[in-house]
Parts: sequence; C-alpha cells; structure tokens
Amino acid sequence: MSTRPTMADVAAAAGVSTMSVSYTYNQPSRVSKATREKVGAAAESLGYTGPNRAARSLRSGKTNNLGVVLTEKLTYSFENPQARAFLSGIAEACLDTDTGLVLLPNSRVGVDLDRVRDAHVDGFVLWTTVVDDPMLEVAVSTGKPVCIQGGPSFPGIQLVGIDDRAAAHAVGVAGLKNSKHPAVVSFPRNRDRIGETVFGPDPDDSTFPVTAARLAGYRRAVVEAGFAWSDIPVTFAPANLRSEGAAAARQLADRDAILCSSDELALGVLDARPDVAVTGWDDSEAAEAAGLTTVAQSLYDQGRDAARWVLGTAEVIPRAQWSLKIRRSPPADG
Amino acid sequence: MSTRPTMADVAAAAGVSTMSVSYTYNQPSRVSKATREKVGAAAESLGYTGPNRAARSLRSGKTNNLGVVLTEKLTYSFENPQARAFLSGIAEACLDTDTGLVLLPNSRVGVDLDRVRDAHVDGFVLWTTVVDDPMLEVAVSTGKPVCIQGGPSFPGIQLVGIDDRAAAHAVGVAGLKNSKHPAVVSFPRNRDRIGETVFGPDPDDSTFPVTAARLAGYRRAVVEAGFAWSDIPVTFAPANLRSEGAAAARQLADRDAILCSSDELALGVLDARPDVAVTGWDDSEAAEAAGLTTVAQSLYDQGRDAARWVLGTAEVIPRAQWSLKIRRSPPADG
DNA sequence: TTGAAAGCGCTACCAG
DNA sequence: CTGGTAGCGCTTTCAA
Repeated sequence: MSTRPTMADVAAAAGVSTMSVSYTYNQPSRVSKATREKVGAAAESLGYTGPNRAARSLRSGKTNNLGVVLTEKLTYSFENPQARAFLSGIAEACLDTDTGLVLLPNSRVGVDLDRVRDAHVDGFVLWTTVVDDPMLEVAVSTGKPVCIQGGPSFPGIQLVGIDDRAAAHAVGVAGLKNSKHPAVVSFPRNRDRIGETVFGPDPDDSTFPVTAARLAGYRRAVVEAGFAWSDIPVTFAPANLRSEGAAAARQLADRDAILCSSDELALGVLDARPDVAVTGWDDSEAAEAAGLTTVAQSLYDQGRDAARWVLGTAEVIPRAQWSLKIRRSPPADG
Repeated sequence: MSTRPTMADVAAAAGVSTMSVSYTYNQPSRVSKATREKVGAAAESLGYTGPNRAARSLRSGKTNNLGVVLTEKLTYSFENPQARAFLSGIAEACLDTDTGLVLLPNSRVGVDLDRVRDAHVDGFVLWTTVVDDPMLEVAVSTGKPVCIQGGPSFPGIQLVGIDDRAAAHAVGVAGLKNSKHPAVVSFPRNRDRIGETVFGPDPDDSTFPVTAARLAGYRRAVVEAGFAWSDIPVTFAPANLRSEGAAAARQLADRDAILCSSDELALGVLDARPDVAVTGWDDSEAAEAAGLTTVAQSLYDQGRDAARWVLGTAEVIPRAQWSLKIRRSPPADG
C-alpha cells in the first residue's frame, strides 16, 4: 500500500523546497534550469505524476471540471448527431487539459437549475436553447465563464456558431434557382413543438434562435428571388425526423423547391417527393450519399473551441466556419 | 463577491460544532433529529449547498469523478448506438451522485495507458475490448474498482453484460428454423478488422470476447440443427456497417439463412438479399421497422448499473437481461 | 530565484 | 449522540 508521493517528498528528494517544486509545475519559467532538472529527476524516480488535484482545487478554487448543459434528457442529446459532434469536440479539449466533464440536463424542471447553480465546475458550455430559457440567467449568475452554441445571445454569455442567417441565405439562393413555387420545412418554432404550416411566418416569432436565423435567411433568399414571403408556406416539423420531413412534403405537393432546416428533414422530403428540388443542412453522410445540397459546418470544432475558451486554454473563440455544398439536388436546371 | 459559506459558518449559525454539520451531511442517521433540523435551517438561511468537494476529496481521498474508458477515438464511441446507450446510463448514474465523468480513449498508444494510470477518478467503467488489451492490467493496477461491459473477464474486473453465448444460441435457433444452407456474418475477429470468409472458424480465435461468445452460440445452434460447423461460411465484416452487411450477403448468394452479429449488418444483408432469412442483434429502431428477429438488451441499464457499482452506490450488479424478439424475418415457414 | 508560514474546508480519529 | 484536534497536499502571501 505505498501511498503516492507528495510534493514535499519530491522536494526532499530533489534537495529543494516544496515551493520550488510547486513553481516547477505551475510557472516553470520562474525557476532556474538547475532546479527544474533536479525536480524532474526526483519526480521521475519517485513516480510523482504531478500535483494532487483535490489539494490544488482546495487552495486555488479551481475544480478541473467543465459543465456541459445539454437538452432535456441526456439521451436525446446523444441521439442528435450534431449535439454529439459538439460533445466530441468538448471531450477532446477536456482530454488535453485533464479536465472532467459534468453532463447536465436542461429540462425546465427547477432541479436542473439548482444543479447548474451548485455544479462544481469551472465553467459551462451550453447547447443551444430557447431565448427565454431561465438556464441562461442561472449559468451567468454563477460568475463562471459560459459559452453557448447557436445562441441565443445573452449578456455575459460567449457565443459559438456560424452565421445561420447568412448560410441560410446562401443555401436558399442555391435551392430556389429554378423554382416557381417554393416552400420551407423548418425546425419547431418553440418548445411546444407543434407541427403546423404557416404562410410567411415572422422568423422572430420563433423562440429557438437557430430556427429564427435560418428562417430569416430563407426569407431573404425568397424575396430576392422575386417572391412575396407571405405566399410561402413554411411547415414546422414537430421533430427533426426523416418521417416528419416526408409528412411535411406530402402537405406541400404543389411545391417545386423545398428548403429544409436539416438534412434529416430534407431526406424525408426526398422520400416523399423524389422529383422536387431540396436543400438540407449539416452535410451528414446520408446527405452526401443522396446528393443533397446542404450547409457544412463542424460542430466538433465548435465544441472544442468553446471548451478551450471556457477552460482558459484559448483567449478567443475562432470564428466558426461554414460552407455551401452544392450537389445534384436541387437539379442544375428545371 | 460574497464567498460561499463553509461548514463552520453553518455550525456557528446552528449553534453546533462543525463535526455535527459534517455528520448531518455524511451520516445523517448518526445525529439527533434536533441537530439535523437546526443544521438544515442554518444551511438554508445561509445558502449553504453542501460540503465543498475539493476539501472533501483532499481529506477523504475521493475524487467524485468516474473514468470511462471507451474505444480508440471518443468520436467512434459516440457513433456507436450501443456504446452511446451505455454512456447515457453511466451519465445518468453520475448525475444521481453528483459525479463527474472523465472520458478516456483506448487506442493502443502508451499515452492512453498513462492517462488511465494517473486519472483522478474513483474507479473505471470500460467498454468491451480485446482479451489481450494491456489496458485491463493497467486499470486493475490502479487499485480502484473497475467494471467492464461485454468482457473479457479479467482478474479484479467486474463484468456487466448479458450471456452472449446463450442469446446467440437462442436467436440462432430461431433463425435456422427452415434453413438448408445457413451462414453467419460476424463482427471482426480482432483489432486488425480484416474482412474474410472462413468455414467453421474456432470462436476462440477471436480476441473480441463478444465476437467469440456469439460465434460459440451460433455454432451450438448450427450443430443442433444438424449441420457440421465446418460447412458453415462465416464472413467477418471489417466494420459494423450496413454496407458491409450487404457486401457480405453478396458473397453468400447461395445461402438461405444468415445469422448476424448486429442489426446493422443484418439490415445490410436484407438490402442485398431481401428474400433470405436474417437475424440481427440489439433490437434497434430500424430492426423493428424492418421486422427483424433480433436480441434485445438494454445497454443503458448496463451502463447505469456498472457506474453505480463502481461508485459504490450499489453493492452488486444486477444480472443483465436479454430477450429474443421474434419478428417476420426470418419467415415463419420457408 | 528561492523559501517559510499559513491555511483553503473538510473529515478521520479519538474522547467524552 | 456530540465535539476537539489534527492534518490531507497544495498554493498564496510575504520575505529574503
């Protein structure tokens, strides 16, 4: 039962003070090369693997844990490929700094808010949520750094994500090229997730910022293509499922081009209407296989960058990149 | 900048000793009801949310973190629905005990072994790996509790998982009901993941315990159905992908029943050979939709139970349940 | 550039 | 059932 060596043990073996060992690990530039080498050798020979984290936490107030606030049930987040890629990126960044992950659900139950309030973490990364989510205020009130993917923007919270409005405009322009009767199939407007078709809805009526931004971009593309937004049917799918895309498409039987909020919905649309021009979002493998025109972005990179910023490894969050993938759907000519 | 109250603050406010507050949180049954109530009231009024974890860790040696050792790259694990469900279960158990998650990759690089050796966690949950994985020894050598899903069995490591051999036998019996020329499409035999077809391979040649157990179960079903195992072609798919199932099926064009190691492979087989009798494994949603006969098990439950055991919340790991889902493929009569 | 002292907040141990 | 004492391993602060 040999207990692990402490900093004091290393100091004794190296013939220096405990402080010199501490400095060697925390501010190596502050100690002389000779000290650094003595400490390194002593640590090696004793099998010392670095400062004990609990002690360091107690003294410094850092927890070495990152809080990740996901959707309602953790399982749902895992089933969403985009959220998953985001989480992978976060996990990767945590690995680099030996940081633990605390996965926190975000149902609207008070207990989830309490959990965030009291979480023993150094900061939070949130998955996009509704504009009026009380979680936003709670996260900020902890005084810890907070970063959210996809919005909403909120005072004190750093954003990571692409310019959804600009990307939606770009993919909309591509999708409407030869269209006479376009339509949109969108994510739900709010947490009620009601399936309904509305002509020319106000994007800002959506409490999901991502939904709102994409609608606004589509609207701009539609208007630039010479249509009146109020003539365009927008079907809000109750869930981001292929089957819902198909169901929506059947309600839009007279339309010749359909802009979709996700590849999943777009593939469903193609299932029901193989003839129609369709655009998706996210550049999934299935989208590539189906030849779908779509918006590509790396949620993995965004997760990694968000985590790095929260953990203090990175000073700034690099601008998230996106690109348009033009493929055979929609057909090049009508 | 009001700093958070400490146990001593609560003790002072409640008019008791610090120790009584500590006991109230850690062994409530040891303190009188009166004390408990005084402490509760004082904590409430001060906004004390429980013992500081770093201090508790430092004193008790507990880290309040659980190590989860997954496959080579974390991303791969997230893309595997079964590993994902397992991880969801673990995450849920961690939530209950306010425990952080440290996700650790398991490539064969030494750095991953070092990471596990030095991980600041109270125990490990491992995802199934090859029988000769050095990670097993490393995890055990930490002296911390270790539980592995799916095997291999290893001294000092707790197992969680179903009896793959028995389940394979059961689903094999169902799948071979009217077969004259059966075949098997299996997971890879070892980490080389070579795609090949072998007649009557020795199950124990597989370094993946799950692969070996399922093959052994299939073999028993095959032999009981009156075939010689050495006459049965077993195609090892290089990856657990639908496309690989289809590719394998094309190589088994003369076969009338195919037992598969996963739903994914089975669906691929059906893509290429809609006429053939097929069985899968895992009871995915797609399997249900396709009417596939398969083995159902809850990796979520297994993850939750494994984590509870490692964290000391549960004394024993409940036996993992499985059931046979008999559906229209294979057809009831030839 | 190095070091001594103090103490972060808590719980193991022992005493009553 | 309750409480005092000691100290977990480290880093902040101050001094040399």
